[in-house]
Amino acid sequence: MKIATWNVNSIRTRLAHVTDWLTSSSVDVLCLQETKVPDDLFPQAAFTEVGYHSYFYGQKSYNGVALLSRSPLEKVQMGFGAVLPESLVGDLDEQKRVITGVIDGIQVVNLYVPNGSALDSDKYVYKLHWLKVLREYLQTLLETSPSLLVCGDFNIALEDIDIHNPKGREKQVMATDAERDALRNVLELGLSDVFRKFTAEGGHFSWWDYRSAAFRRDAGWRIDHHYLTPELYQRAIACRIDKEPRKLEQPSDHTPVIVEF
DNA sequence: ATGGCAGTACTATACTGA
Repeated sequence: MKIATWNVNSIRTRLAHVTDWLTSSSVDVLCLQETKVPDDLFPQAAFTEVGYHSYFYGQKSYNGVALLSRSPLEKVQMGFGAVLPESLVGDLDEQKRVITGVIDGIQVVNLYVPNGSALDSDKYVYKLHWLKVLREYLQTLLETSPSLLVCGDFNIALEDIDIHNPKGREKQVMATDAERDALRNVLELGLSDVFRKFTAEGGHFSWWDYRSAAFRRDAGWRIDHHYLTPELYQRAIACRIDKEPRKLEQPSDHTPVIVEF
């Protein structure tokens, strides 16, 4: 069983990359972020053709998440509001960032965590608040689903070794102590970064800025993650980053991360 | 210190991303 996460930065622009990668990687589940498409325009037929079921939760222009699966998923739920009361969710589901479904008893949670923009922005406050609500959301899921796989674009590098150049990171979005603390607070529910089960050293990245020839210089960040509950963490036999799609023409700025059981 | 690149909505340039 292989489960992958990939921020594609527009599923319509990246459609051929994704269908090609599904065919060559043969993952069982692919979690997509930044689909940037309303549900009525999601390119479902292209995935049916290569043998995948699609579940999507999108909006015009921004955000958007989807699950692609070889076999049908059970209990697919969209947004925080499927699990949490409106008093906690507020207007957070206006941005489509959360979708979950169950495969072989594994509850897969696919997240597109807010970027946060600048440290003095409302978006940064929004990101920290969103992570607080995420904790409540996952805590609620854990009451009925002991096997949780939480993956996606977290827009947070948890350790300095996850950044090509961590100098000055305290004042950089995706690397501030407040963001790291907010994510660690979520992980205290009992979730562990499965990439670190297999790889201790730094220099492994999942995102490279389009600008400044960042990919050529390997000036990247590791911000796409798979966090697992203990029993799943034990069962994992590999976790790797596939840099190949980032080398293609007109690539996403992120590349897939795959966990295998 | 700043901007750089890319996608979307819209048709020139603004917004967003990270």
